[in-house]
Amino acid sequence: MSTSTPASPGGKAAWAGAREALRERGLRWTPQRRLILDVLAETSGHITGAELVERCRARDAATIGSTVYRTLDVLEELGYVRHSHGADGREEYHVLPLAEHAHIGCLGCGAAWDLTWEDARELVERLEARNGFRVALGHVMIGGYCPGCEPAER
Amino acid sequence: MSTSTPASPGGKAAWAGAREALRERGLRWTPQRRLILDVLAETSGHITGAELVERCRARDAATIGSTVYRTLDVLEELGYVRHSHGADGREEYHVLPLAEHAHIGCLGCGAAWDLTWEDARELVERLEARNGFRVALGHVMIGGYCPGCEPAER
DNA sequence: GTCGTTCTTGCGAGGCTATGCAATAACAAC
DNA sequence: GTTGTTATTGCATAGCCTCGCAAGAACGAC
Repeated sequence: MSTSTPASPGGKAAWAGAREALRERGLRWTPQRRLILDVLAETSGHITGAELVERCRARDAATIGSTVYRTLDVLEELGYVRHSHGADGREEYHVLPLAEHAHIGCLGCGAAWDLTWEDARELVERLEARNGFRVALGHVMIGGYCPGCEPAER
Repeated sequence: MSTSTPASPGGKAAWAGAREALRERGLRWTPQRRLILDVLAETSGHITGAELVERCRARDAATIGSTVYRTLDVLEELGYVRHSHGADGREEYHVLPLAEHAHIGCLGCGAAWDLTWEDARELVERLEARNGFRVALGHVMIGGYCPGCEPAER
């Protein structure tokens, strides 16, 4: 069933410990959570809450939206996903967050990519020094226009 | 770090031309738009869509939400407001945008303040130089924690 | 003032996300 | 296997925002 796509060093294996991670915290392993984890294990990069709900429903039509969102909250606490908001304000979850990063999104075409701590360092340090504000890079969103896109006429 | 922007030098006068601005574009001056403009004229800094709806309803209980949101879209096209998304993903409108600025929001207490072009210059220039990406400062959101707040336990 | 054009509104419906609550299922202990 | 505890689920509901559509209002022309 699994294709030969080792991709990240973690891969599906990284999810194997999820059940234990839940147990250790006195949380439970349920069929619903299993399904959600399965779907996430096959996802790399970003996924919105709505997308996840949809994919889960494709496998089990009885999937309940609120359960998915609540599970996502739990997984975030366990560090399996991290959420932020896209340029359109929608929830966006990062699967297997290897390195926390900010998001850059084109307001024209919707293209998105990442920004690392290194890229943002000057600004992050400035805010920390000036205001004592600790930036959470995963919650940084930078909107703008990529080379091919023009700002909307005004 | 103030939570809102002080009253602008423009004040109500800046809104006086709104009716003409609409006319010039073949758009119409309606009682609903007048109400919304009135409320906005008394607002400085930020306001969320929901807040605006609420304030309009306080003056005219018959206010319809979708009308407010649509008017906001029109006003944005005319340059009277500018929208972005708060740390929680909610819509947020900037009234009388004098200087475009980015938003910094505390994920703990919700406090928010502004970041100017000057503050972000290094990063903006880097993105422009490296990727040809033109940052829209009004669509930049920086989440993190202010001195009094701690990241959620994990 | 009347008329016609077309922009707006009101309204209903729907999508995404969050939350409260009672019923249920997981798990540990026996 | 049974039981008790309590985390979870399912469901209903609600809030915010968007969209389609038909009825209505604003504006310009006469």
